[in-house]
Amino acid sequence: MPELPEVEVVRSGLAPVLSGAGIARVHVRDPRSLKRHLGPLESFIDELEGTRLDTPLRRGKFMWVPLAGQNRALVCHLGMSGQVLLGDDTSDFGSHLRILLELEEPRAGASSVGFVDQRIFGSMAIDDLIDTGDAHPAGYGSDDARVPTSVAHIARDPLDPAFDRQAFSRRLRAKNTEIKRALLDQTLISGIGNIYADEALWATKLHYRASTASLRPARVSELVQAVHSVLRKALAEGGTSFDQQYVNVNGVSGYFSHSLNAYGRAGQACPRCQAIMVREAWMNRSSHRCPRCQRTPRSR
DNA sequence: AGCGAGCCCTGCGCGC
DNA sequence: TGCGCGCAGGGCTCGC
Repeated sequence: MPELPEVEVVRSGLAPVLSGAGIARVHVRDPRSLKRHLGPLESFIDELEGTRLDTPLRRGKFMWVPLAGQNRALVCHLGMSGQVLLGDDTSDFGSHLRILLELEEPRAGASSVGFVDQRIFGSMAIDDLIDTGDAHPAGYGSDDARVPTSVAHIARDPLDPAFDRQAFSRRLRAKNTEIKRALLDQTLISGIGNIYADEALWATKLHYRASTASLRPARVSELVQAVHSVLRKALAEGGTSFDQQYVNVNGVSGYFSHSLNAYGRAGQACPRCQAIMVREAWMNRSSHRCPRCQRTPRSR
């Protein structure tokens, strides 16, 4: 479940279960899901077993759970197809279960937490926590001001109260690149992926190849506002799901796919001007836009 | 610094 | 019915 709203749906679902929970047993069914864990597989298991967890936090698409009383955290990225599900025994998690955490006692009706990931682009890891240095909470979920070293390079996301719109605008306009590339650059602004980039660009009537350097500050403000708005709305609707691949911790899909204006709408009428929308190959991915509202930039 | 390509993977739906 | 292909919401690294 990749982008910010979907990850936040997972984080907020896990919070009441994991905050204060003890980990009894850990089963790594596929070590490929630990590819970002530095150190042997055994250390992942040994550090977690018998440990108590604090409240989970999220920055952009990264989520982490501090280990109580330590400067270490369980870090989780869902990649393209990762899910974190609640259940009891392994049969509740299906064939793509990669890592199983058994809790010391059931919480919110669940005795286990499963990391499920079809494509294995996601991962879990244990990592050091370091101070952000800016005195703000490191992410969304608690006041903890420590961030995992592997997440420190990720920019704050637009829903973070400490997100600095002015600084973002400055950095964006100082870049000489295409706007969608910048929106997807997690070190510049985090949490945005292909869907919400296309949605925010549609809302702002910007072509994905528009040059960042040519954007006036007012346009950047509009874009940031659009990003913020689309992320909030998607979160309020439980995220975007096209199938059972993207669900909350209880396996339930969100509804935001019904509210998409651009993503996945090639061949359909633009909700604003009725022109037929197009899908174009770009950066080994695809971009969706309205050819009338989002005109091709003159020079590239 | 920016950018394209390639890699990490599995599984689905489509056209032939 | 079977096969190959393109496609999928992410992120990282490499070489130019």
